[in-house]
Amino acid sequence: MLSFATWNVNSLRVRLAQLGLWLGANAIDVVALQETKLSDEDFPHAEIEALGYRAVFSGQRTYNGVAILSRLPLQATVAGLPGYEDPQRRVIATTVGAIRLINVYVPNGQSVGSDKYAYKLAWLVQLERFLAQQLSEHERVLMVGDFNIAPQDRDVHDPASWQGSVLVSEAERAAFGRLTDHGMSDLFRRFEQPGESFSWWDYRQGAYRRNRGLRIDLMLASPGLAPLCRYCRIDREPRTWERPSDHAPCTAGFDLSCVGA
DNA sequence: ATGGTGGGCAGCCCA
Repeated sequence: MLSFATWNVNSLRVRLAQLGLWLGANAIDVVALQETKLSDEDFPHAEIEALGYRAVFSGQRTYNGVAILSRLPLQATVAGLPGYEDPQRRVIATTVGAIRLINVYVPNGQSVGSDKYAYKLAWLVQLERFLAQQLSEHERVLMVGDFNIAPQDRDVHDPASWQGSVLVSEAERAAFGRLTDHGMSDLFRRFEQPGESFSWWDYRQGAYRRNRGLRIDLMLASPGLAPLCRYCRIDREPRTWERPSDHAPCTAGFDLSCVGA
């Protein structure tokens, strides 16, 4: 079984110790991180190596930043969306054995109708283009990350109050639908899950304690990979720790014995 | 109640 995870750590520097604890306790082979908020010069190579992982990353100071940590060798790493100039570091893709992994930090969008919302929708068009290209080259594609979109109302603690808001708006869900139209399967929904399962809770007003969250951290697999998935779950435990990220990690395991990996 | 909390970097920006 090969285990993958995705986690928006909201500052890798602040969350490094928690990440180490969590990786060690959960036997994670590959983890995709978002919001590392570190320039590449400041990436904590030594600390990550000491945890037993190698890393590829595309970072910037203060905002955004993505990384992939792996116990296995990585090949053919690409940062960004080819053909789309974007100073914001939000995508890194690499090959781990038999799987093409795409790690994304989708723009938040701020509010419906804002400039950032327009950027989010334009960015998602470019992501779809990249996904289509990757699917044409790779049979087993795993796209994970912070999508900043709750796919369905059951991924929202109070759909009525969120109706039409950023993270759930029709245009965002339509853009997400154009990803799943390529056959990408939301792995979490392939399995029986507890009700009210979310992956992000605002820091404010005791949102976590009241489970007022959204499920926006997702793991999507191509038709050649999804049937090999044996579990997918959200681990809330790190969200209960002192000084947590506002996101919980999500993990999935794959049985790749049939592809000789 | 257009607030509230947290991260980063220097009085705000972003989530």
